[in-house]
Amino acid sequence: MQRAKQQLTVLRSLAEADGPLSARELWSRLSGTGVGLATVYRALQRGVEEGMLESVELLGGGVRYEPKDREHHHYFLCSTCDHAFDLYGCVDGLESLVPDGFQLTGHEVVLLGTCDSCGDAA
Amino acid sequence: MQRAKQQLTVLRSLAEADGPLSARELWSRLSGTGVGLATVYRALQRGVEEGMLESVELLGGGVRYEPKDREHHHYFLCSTCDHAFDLYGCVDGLESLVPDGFQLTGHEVVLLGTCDSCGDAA
DNA sequence: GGCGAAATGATACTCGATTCTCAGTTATCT
DNA sequence: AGATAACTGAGAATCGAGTATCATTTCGCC
Repeated sequence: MQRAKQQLTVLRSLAEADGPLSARELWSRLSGTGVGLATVYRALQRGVEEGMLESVELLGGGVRYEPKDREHHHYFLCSTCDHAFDLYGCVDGLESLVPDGFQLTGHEVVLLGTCDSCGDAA
Repeated sequence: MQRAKQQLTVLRSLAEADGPLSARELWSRLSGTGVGLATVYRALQRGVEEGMLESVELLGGGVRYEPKDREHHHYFLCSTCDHAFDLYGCVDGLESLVPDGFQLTGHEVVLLGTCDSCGDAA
């Protein structure tokens, strides 16, 4: 098995995903390649430092990562498989919810439910 | 100090809060009353079991709790003090974001920024 | 091929959140 | 008051996520 190219493997795997992945999730997708968990964490950390990755926090704790070149979007979180899917599009009317004196700097919208494959299986 | 009424103390404190509180946050508000952290956890757990409390997960991990009798609402999470504030009102157009084959069962909207008091202090 | 620097895998370790344990306390019922 | 069961506080134990360590391997360059 080759080494010293594992960071690329990690980044490539993330680029092919349909949503942000956690370190563990990514690691399990790489099982069989011999990549260690520590390497996954290191690659993610470096990716963020170098500006090519972005860390995302959704509900339920745990940080997920995705390529930074994606436009503004939100997520669909499957309550069965716990996978997060990218959703393109956004919503309006958020500003009206903000109380006086509060500074709004960002927002996160997470839709919850069952994804395609988990719904089929049920 | 009286005991055997600590669960009430916990529930009352939660009812007076302006947003969902984490176990720690709640505990620190009760410092001085002699309530132990384990008791806070127990009271929260019982509250959820008995249907009077609801657990809420926002960004950044950590579960928070609030009385279940509140109407549908969302949150403003202050990035400085990490406190979550209830926001009444909701947004539209969420359904249009859901991909085919996905079942939507709920949603969570979190506004990020700086709250009143943290903004003043800056 | 030989070398020093960077990368890697396995695993020990740290840290925070939550749960468990247990002895002492308080409530309830008589 | 007495017996018993529920409740409580303090701290130990557990659990998972993420980080640090270290010997080994690979890279880039000569």
